[in-house]
Parts: sequence; C-alpha cells; structure tokens
Amino acid sequence: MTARNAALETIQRELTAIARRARATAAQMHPELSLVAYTILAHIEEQQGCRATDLAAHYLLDKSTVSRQVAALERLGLIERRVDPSDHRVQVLHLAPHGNEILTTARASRRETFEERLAAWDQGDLTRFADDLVRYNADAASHP
Amino acid sequence: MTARNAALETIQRELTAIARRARATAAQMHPELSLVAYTILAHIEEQQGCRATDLAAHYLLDKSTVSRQVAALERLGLIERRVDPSDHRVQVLHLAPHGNEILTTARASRRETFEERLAAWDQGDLTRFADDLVRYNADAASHP
DNA sequence: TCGGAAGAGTTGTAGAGTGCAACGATATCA
DNA sequence: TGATATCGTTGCACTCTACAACTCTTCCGA
Repeated sequence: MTARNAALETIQRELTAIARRARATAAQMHPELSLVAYTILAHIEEQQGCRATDLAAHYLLDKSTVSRQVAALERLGLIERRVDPSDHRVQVLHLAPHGNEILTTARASRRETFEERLAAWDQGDLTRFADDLVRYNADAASHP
Repeated sequence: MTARNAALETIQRELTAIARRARATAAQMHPELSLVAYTILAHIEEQQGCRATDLAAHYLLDKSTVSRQVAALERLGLIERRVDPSDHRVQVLHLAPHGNEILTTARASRRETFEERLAAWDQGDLTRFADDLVRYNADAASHP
C-alpha cells in the first residue's frame, strides 16, 4: 500500500462518513425543514429566484421530485411561484417572507453547529480546509 | 462577514454538496450494490465480522433498518450469519465468498474514480486533505 | 433457583423521497 | 400551420427509514 493509496482510501472513507452523517442529521436541522428543503430555499435565495428545472439540473434530481418538493414548500407558505411573463411555461420561484425567516433561522442554527465543531481550528486550518473542499468538489464535478 | 465566517460557510456549503453527490451517485457504484450495502460489506470486512447492532450504532440507523438490509444481503448471497455459540441472541455477520468478490470489485471501481478525480493533487495535498477530513469527522462525532 | 430486566433481532405499519412514464400546456421553428 | 421541444404535473412503484410491538435469549439480584 503506497502512501498515495492510503490517503485515497482515507479520503474515500471519510467522505462517505460525511455523507452518512448528513443523511442522519438531515431532519434535525430545523423542525420544519428537511435537508432538501433547506437546500432548495438556499439556492432560490442565492440565485434570487430560479426555475424548478434549474433545481433539478443542479441537484441531479428528477423534475418530478423537484416538482413535489416545490409544491410542499409552497403549501407551507415558504416560497411563491410567479409565472414568467415572457414564457408562460416557466414558473420562477421566489422566497416568501416566511421562507426568508425560516431560512435565516436554519442558517444561523447550522452555523452555530459548525462553529462548535470547528472551534479548535485556527484560521489557517479553516481556510485551507475550505479551499481543499472547493477544489475537491470542482474535480468531482468534472469527473463524475 | 469575517474571514472565519466565510470559511465556515464555504465548508458548510461544500460538505452539503458532497453529501448530495454521494446520494446521487450511490446507485451507480456497482450494479448490485447500493451505498448502504457497500458500506455494510466494507464494515463487516474491516471488523472481520460484526453484529447487526454494531452496524446500527455505527451508522446511526434503527436496528430494524439494519435487519432488513442484512436480510437483503443474505438473500443475495453476499453475507452469512453465524449464531454466536457463547450467546445465542447474537448473529455474527461474515462476508460470503460472493460478497468478497463484489466488495473487491466495487472497491476497485471506487478507487479508480477517486484516482481520476484527485490525479492533479500531489502527495502533500492528499495527505493534508485526508488528515483534515479525519479531524473534521472526529469533531463532528463529538459535537452532534 | 426463580422472576424480572435488559439485549438482539424480526416484523407490521406508516411516511418520506425518489425515478420513470405519460400527459397537458406553451413555445419555437421550418 | 404543423412538427418538435421544453416546462411542469400526476400516477405508479419502489426503496429506505423509524417507531412500536413482539419473541427469544441472557443476566442478575432476592
């Protein structure tokens, strides 16, 4: 076993553990918000409005899945749909006021968790780790 | 926004992306093996046999969930159950020959994917990233 | 020694999340 | 105008999951 292979195995194993933990704690993020729902809200806010098709493409989900998630979020009053005036097939999704509140609360709660977890990391460690994660995800996106 | 908060947000976002990708590509790892199934096989091999309760505790799953997963793996002929002679409540799980083959194949395929993804990383980068992931997971485990 | 408590595992039930296929509505282009 | 493509919804089936109730086995204290 070379040092390179050892590192690759470790990375593989630890990333799997991260994925597993994300699933296990998904429901606990916010009483009213699943991980997918949170992700969708965050994406809508970040993009300042987007289409269901965009969400499906970005998160590698079937459009029917996104359609149902969006419908649920609308029923909860967290998002609004606005038909695109220039293309009536398209519905542009925006955050409703309540969605904005929930997202803010959930984000703060998440940040608090991360701050506790990473309290012992100094600024250099954090920045380096963040950079590595960005680099890894970019590589993963181009080698699916 | 402080530099520390920026790094925390990035880490949070990128880890979420990793979890999302893991879910999306779980089914494509091996035609016969879901991500959970692969994880269970790998854990059994690593521990050289383990109990269903161990799996449930380690992966934060309900024992009924593990029971069904294990039953499915047994039906596929990938694992064997051996009643512990010293405690007849316990079933020790072991890899069946076919399970060993499948695991070896899946692991090789996974490693290949990671090697491609991380081809541009030099040894220092890899080791550092692996160490950071281990450290992060340890922190996450102690701050649930 | 016996009886209750605890642990391991299974099964019934219910719910969330997902993909595929078929569909209607709208838009685009030859 | 008609063929084709895009956006979104709905019916259906399947997997994964947790909770609760149950059986079987073991352990421990009176």
